[in-house]
Amino acid sequence: MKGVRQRTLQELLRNHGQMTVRQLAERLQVSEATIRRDLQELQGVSGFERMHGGATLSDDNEPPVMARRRENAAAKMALAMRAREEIYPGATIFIGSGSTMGFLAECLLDSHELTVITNAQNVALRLASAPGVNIVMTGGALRKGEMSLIGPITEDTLRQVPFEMAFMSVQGVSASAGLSNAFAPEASTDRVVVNLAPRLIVVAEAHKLGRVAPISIGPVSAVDLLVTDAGPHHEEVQRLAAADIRFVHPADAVKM
Amino acid sequence: MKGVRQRTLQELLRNHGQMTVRQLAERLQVSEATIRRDLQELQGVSGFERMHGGATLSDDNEPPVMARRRENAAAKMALAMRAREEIYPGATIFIGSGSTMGFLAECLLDSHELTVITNAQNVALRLASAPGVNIVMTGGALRKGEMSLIGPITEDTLRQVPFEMAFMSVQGVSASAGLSNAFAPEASTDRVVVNLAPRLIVVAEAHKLGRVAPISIGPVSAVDLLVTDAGPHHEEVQRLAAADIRFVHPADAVKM
DNA sequence: AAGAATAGTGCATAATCACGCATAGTCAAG
DNA sequence: CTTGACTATGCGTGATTATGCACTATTCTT
Repeated sequence: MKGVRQRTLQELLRNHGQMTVRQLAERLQVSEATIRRDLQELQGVSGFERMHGGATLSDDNEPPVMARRRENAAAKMALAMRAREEIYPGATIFIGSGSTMGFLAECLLDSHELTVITNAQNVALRLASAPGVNIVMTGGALRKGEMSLIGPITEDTLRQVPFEMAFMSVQGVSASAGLSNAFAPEASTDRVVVNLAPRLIVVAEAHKLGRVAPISIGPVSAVDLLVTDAGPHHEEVQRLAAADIRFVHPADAVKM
Repeated sequence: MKGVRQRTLQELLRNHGQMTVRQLAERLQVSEATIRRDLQELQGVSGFERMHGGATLSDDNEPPVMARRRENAAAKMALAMRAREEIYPGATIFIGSGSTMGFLAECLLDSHELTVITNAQNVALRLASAPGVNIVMTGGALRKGEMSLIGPITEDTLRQVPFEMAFMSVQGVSASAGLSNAFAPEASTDRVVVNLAPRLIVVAEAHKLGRVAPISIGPVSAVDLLVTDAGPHHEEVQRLAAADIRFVHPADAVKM
């Protein structure tokens, strides 16, 4: 059956990363010609690339944000699960861009009566299969690497849609320099979020504490909650003591 | 006992995940023709997908718009390629939602200096890997099945971002009833596009000509170009003769 | 540059499908 | 109970689809 075979083919490719036409034909018990036709039909659908001899997962056009998904996945998931605890049923929340926010979306798949406003494609896509979650996307220019929407349109939308709390991750959190990011247009949008959020929850892995990126997006005093996996003896954590800081312990990460 | 049989059929499918028409006919002691009729009646209501040879559980996590991508793929691609010819370098265009528009996005991957504004996730995602294409998404509420953004926010964004031409596909095109769609909130957004577009290009497969869906989204006079694969002798094409109509010939489809 | 491997394409075949028509139930009104 | 309309089902036929095979074109290797 064609459809089933094609789905299996995609799965095989995702698992093996790369397979020859011969291998696929053998594995799926059809002729090589059929495999070639399948590959032609599927090209462009699911991120693999055709090449002489077979097909391989295409990672060249994979947005960096998706690639970063794999780095430190356990730690990011632990942070996301800790962040999720701040969300109550019926809430309207903003979720920003970045791979950690993608994990947060993952955590929310079985939420009920939740409204999520986001400027991140990866977040929206993930939550699209969550029946209990309403999704509102901001408009804006697509920043391809991050799969996020930024710019004046994004900011206008944000001002139109009130939310109760905002989750975001940033490049740098420093007691002295505040929150910072690397890319100016995105930082502008982030600044709007920081200003609008009644409650701002920043998620940052330990290595981001103390770091300062080029563009400031707000003071640390704007942060209502900092979710981090840095231990209590981390020196920047101590400097940030003025803010209401909590952390997930490595033990929590292991549980995940 | 049609009802009983159809319920049993659904259960069989859920248990086996995938069955051929022959198997079902054997198991339920009816002719294959009956099974096919049953499957046709049940399609859409219960989460399976029809395919040549039988039926299989549909990936319930996959949005319908992605599933429809597989139906009639060649014809849709032919339409998309014909539509693409209307686009010139440097243009700013709107692309609506639907699987055919996804194919149009596919055609635009190697465009240069093109700005695309869209309310469709599948379009944005596809074009995200096109280096020469600027993408602006409208904001709005995510309609999950279509992966499209709709509602007042979408419409506000559209009014803010001028574009030179708009591509959209609709459920029905009728000389007497005009353009129509099935889902009211989406239709409202479509109406705004129809009104704002300096040049409106509607892409419609032959079976949509003459059809009338529940909600009207504009008169046929709003259409500047209708791209369709219906032959010149199709009776609705003749009725639509007042508009500036062109078609792709089957020959074009073969070339693809 | 030559040989080998791989790809694409046309064609034949078999499976499958859609559609019309005939038959057999089913139901309701008389 | 009978009649007539309607529905469900099966069967046959022409059309469509999927697939393998053979052959030619293309690409890789050395």
